[in-house]
Amino acid sequence: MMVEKEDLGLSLSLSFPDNNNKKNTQLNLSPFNLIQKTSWTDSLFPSDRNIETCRVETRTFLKGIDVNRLPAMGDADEEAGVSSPNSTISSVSGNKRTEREANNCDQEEHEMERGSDEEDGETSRKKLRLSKDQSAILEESFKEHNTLNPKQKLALAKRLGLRPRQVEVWFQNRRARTKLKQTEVDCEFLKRCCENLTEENRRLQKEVQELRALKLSPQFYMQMTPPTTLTMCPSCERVAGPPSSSSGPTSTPMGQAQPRPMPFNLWANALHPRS
DNA sequence: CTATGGAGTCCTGTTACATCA
DNA sequence: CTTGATGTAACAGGACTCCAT
Repeated sequence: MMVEKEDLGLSLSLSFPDNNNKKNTQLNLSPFNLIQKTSWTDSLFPSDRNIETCRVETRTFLKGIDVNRLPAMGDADEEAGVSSPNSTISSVSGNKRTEREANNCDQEEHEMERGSDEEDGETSRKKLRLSKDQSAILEESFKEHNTLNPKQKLALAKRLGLRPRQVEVWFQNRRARTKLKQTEVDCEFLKRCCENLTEENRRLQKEVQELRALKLSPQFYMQMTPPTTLTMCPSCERVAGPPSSSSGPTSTPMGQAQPRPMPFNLWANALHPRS
């Protein structure tokens, strides 16, 4: 039961998603790779087009072969379990409910087969608790690829003795859990970034204050050492080396309007030694 | 070539149930 | 035994793409 929890395969990454997923592009707004878009689709089906082709193949395939038949199960609603709940009869949302209720009956049958002692044939949904083995296999499969094409779904469902719909739901929920976990990680990371920046800002503000104070006291001005954090030359953005001891405060663009030269010049000149 | 509807899948949010402290 | 918290299977609904017509 805790299998998923222990290994969500999370990692913080700054790389942008490959965005092979043609849908829900808004999910990629995060700077982080929220859900690992693994390469299985890429390797198996290099383009979306091919994925779709595969789906079509599967549809055709399904018409001929009743792959969803569970061992010793009633098959009144087999077709419904093959794919999305929207798939039967029509995609009008009103039908989803009907079909899912049918699926529930299906599941109850299944549960009884699995040794469940629930016997009420009511419409209330009964939750199937996946066995450890089933969870482990699903998890393993998820590690390889976090989405399934119809063939994979069917194969997995067959292997696990579940309905394809259940496998589909499991993967959906698993992706949601992964994303949630990743969001938490991202949130934590951004929080730390924010804290660091706040601290940095505080330090810089303090430094600015110090510099202003020094600007007003000429006796300290000449002996001033450059602030340790201001190591970037404001004009060329190069990192400054050790400050040169004596240079005329004349070349900085920032000093032009100042009644007094800017302290920047003390080390900025080290970057632009005039010949 | 374009418009349209069906089919399939995904994501997000919610609900309902199972389990455990 | 009851109860609240937690995990998760299942569901609802909207969005999107592809494809056939």
